Amino acid sequence: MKQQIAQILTDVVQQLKDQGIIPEDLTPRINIENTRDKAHGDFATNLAMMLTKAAGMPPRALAEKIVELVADKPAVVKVEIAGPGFINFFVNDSAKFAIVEKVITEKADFGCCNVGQGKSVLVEFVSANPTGPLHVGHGRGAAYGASVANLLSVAGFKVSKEYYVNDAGRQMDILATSVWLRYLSICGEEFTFPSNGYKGDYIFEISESLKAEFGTTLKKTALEVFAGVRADEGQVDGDKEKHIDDLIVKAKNLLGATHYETVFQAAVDSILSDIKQDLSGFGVTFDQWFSERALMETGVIDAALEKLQAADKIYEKEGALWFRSTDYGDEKDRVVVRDNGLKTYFASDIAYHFNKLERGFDLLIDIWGSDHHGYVPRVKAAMTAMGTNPETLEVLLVQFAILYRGGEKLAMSTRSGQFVTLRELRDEVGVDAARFFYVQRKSEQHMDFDLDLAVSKSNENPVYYIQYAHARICRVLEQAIEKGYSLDVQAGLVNLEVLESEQETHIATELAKYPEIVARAALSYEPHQIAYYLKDLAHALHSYYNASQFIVEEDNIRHARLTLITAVRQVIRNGLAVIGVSAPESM
RNA sequence: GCGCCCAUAGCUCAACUGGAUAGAGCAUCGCCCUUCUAAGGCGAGGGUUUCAGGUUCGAUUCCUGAUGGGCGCACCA
Repeated sequence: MKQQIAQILTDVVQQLKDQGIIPEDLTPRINIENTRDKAHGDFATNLAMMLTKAAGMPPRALAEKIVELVADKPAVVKVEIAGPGFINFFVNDSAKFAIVEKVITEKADFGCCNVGQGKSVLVEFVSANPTGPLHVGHGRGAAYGASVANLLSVAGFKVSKEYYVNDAGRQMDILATSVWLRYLSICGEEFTFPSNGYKGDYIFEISESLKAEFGTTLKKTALEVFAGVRADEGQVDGDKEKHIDDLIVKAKNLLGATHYETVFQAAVDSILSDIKQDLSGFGVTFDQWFSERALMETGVIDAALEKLQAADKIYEKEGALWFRSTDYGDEKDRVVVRDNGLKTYFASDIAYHFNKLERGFDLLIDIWGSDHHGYVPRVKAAMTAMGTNPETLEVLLVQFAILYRGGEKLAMSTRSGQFVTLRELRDEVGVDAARFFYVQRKSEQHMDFDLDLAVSKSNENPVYYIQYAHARICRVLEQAIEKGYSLDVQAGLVNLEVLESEQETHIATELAKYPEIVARAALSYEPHQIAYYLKDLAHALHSYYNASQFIVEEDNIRHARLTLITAVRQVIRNGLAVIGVSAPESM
């Protein structure tokens, strides 16, 4: 319907050009909005106001001119000018209800569109370091990323979802060393655990299984481990960073390469498989788990650096290699190879994005925590230097969820082992409520997550409101059958003209909005729009439910009403699927 | 100190990307179950959109500045 009006207006614009009222080279954007107030008709355009300058006419006068030129269309019953120069379109009911047939025919495909034009896109998200279980902060990125991926897929993109596994680097050494030290204490050694080590209970579990599998073959005495190690924080001249670095060296030397690798791999495998299970329990899956170690081993980093070198964007200073990111607007140049010969994290990130490009994606989406925002310019700089349009990379930032419990803000730190895990959240709140809660907010919006509220008042969570609407419809349809009626959507579709109540036309209008909401939400990466839409649709349904009886004697009315709510059920299902929430048949 | 993000009803958040009288939920106060699930519906109250300027037919939205909050400013990952 909206497209029809757009077509009418496009024709009008052409006529205005032909009549010399507006310049030939002007191509105004035809803007048609769904009216908020039904006194304003069904659709409205601000075209007259937008062209007022180009035409040199006051908006209302121009609006009158436009209305004269609007071709007669059976679907449009009335066109009028209102307010400062809006043109309001009133659509007849049978045109409004046409959407029902579309929903019924297209089923799960209703709402799909092709704004993505089949372009391939890689969505990388979560990518938490495998140094511990996921916490609720990661949950937001997971819920958001998964929904964005669904949205893009529905909007006609070819989507691939990826998790980048940072299984290399110092943090991983700290992890492996932490595991080993806990293993030593299980073996009976006594010492003070480093303040910079990982202290969570999950470390013990990994150590326990090491002990179970390898007995004491990995054991060394605390005396030899701590001999010559620089003091920890809290001791005289202590430094927690130096302390842990020395312990890492000791672990590698005392264990030898093979045994160290055993501990390291046990730690990574255990944590990563835990993360995978956790995410899958949260309804979040990936097509690839991309290992940073694999990246290093296959020489991609060197290839990427060579590419930058060839573009003359690398130089040497003070023994290190620098990337000229300031050429592309970054604040300062960035080191890619340190003076000790080690490549920086940034170097592997350049390589990772280089690799993504090599895989031939049309669009790369990275979803990061907002604390990494300062990192965006340098990665984009690297993309540009490698000869890619920086807009090929879209970085979406997700703000942290600030957790409250008992009115207290919860401090979270992976290192200290004090955090609310995603798993706890799932257990307490449930997957549906948690997913909905996360995705309900715009991603860049700061978000308060009150655990007490989410748990104690879980029945008032809006997700249940929507699911309830779905379950209600299912129940009504069951009842109809129990009463001996048939569910005949064809009979319903031919009788749609009997629908005339305010609630019924309102529902038809809401249904018609869904495809454009999907398209807009996808292009702006905003799944929260789906959540809000579903709340509106559910409200329309509940309101209808209270106002009308669906299972009535008259066949044509009954068929029409049951068909209408069947369409609502379909759209609720489609929308909930996008945001990863289930659509229960009963509650 | 510099940079990015945010600020909307008592609370948590929307606002079709510059449009008409800024909307929902929670909380508060009325009403509606002999009817397909009351996890529901109908209605009321609640706002100088943090503040001060600017751009224009028109600003919550864009620009400048101020205030308050979050985050970032490594040869760490």
